[in-house]
Amino acid sequence: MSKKVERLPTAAELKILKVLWEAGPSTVREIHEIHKKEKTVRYTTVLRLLQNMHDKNFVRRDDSERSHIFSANLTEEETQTKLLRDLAERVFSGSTKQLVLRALSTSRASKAELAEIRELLAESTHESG
Amino acid sequence: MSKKVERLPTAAELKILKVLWEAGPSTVREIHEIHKKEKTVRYTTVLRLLQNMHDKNFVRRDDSERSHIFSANLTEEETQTKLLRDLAERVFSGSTKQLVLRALSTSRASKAELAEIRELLAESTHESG
DNA sequence: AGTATCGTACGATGACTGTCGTACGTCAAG
DNA sequence: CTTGACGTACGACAGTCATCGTACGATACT
Repeated sequence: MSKKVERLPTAAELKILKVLWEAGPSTVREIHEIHKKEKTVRYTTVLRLLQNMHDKNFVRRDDSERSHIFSANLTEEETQTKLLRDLAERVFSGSTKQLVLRALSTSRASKAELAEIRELLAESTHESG
Repeated sequence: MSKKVERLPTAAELKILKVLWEAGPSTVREIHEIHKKEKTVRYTTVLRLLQNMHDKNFVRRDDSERSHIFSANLTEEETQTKLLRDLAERVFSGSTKQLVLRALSTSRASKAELAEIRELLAESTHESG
């Protein structure tokens, strides 16, 4: 019973993961320094979040030195995908298509952005056979 | 200070809302009957969720009869949009475009689905000035 | 009228989140 | 060696969620 359900990072955890994705393996102090610019929390709060994420296997830790080095155990893409699937499941009856349609219909995306999306879509249409 | 933060429906609340969106205004008993097919919970749990959602203004209630009639105060589209924006904010730095690209790049959407998306995208491109 | 059924209100509980503060060990500088 | 700065562990706590059970009023059946 080590992993019952597939857990997803919480809001606060995501903010920490973001730092790790950008900065790469870091000490708690380093993470805290960067994180502080976005939101003010105590050092031990960041530490706690990292400990929790370690329990959940979201981060790895290298404790060979006194100041442990934490690194993300999930890629950003992977995490985005998981969270998208979760949302699709919960709110779009599992349909990614519906999710995309809704996102497009309400997005204030620029023409350039839409073009970019259309382009990727064209490729995707040809590739996936 | 009635509404501090914009609240979003939780997972359990969404399941109830889904029933309301499909079935329209209903009594707790009716909602419970339908909801039961998906997940087994006690009648009072459904009632509790509806009471909480009423406090949060997610549902309206007509208590003119003994059995109160609940109805959704948010449309499904509205809710989908809000949750998408929330996810975009939390995980895609606010970029709906990035969200869509990610969703497309990992979706196992069929050709027909992709075509449909592309179509809507073409319209959208022309419409939005 | 008396009782069983249906309905709502609401307290209690356990899990999880996010946040701190304190305890306590280590390491370097005086 | 002593002490102060730094590091991790961890208990505490308040808020939210999801779930029940119990209390109690209203309705309907006999």
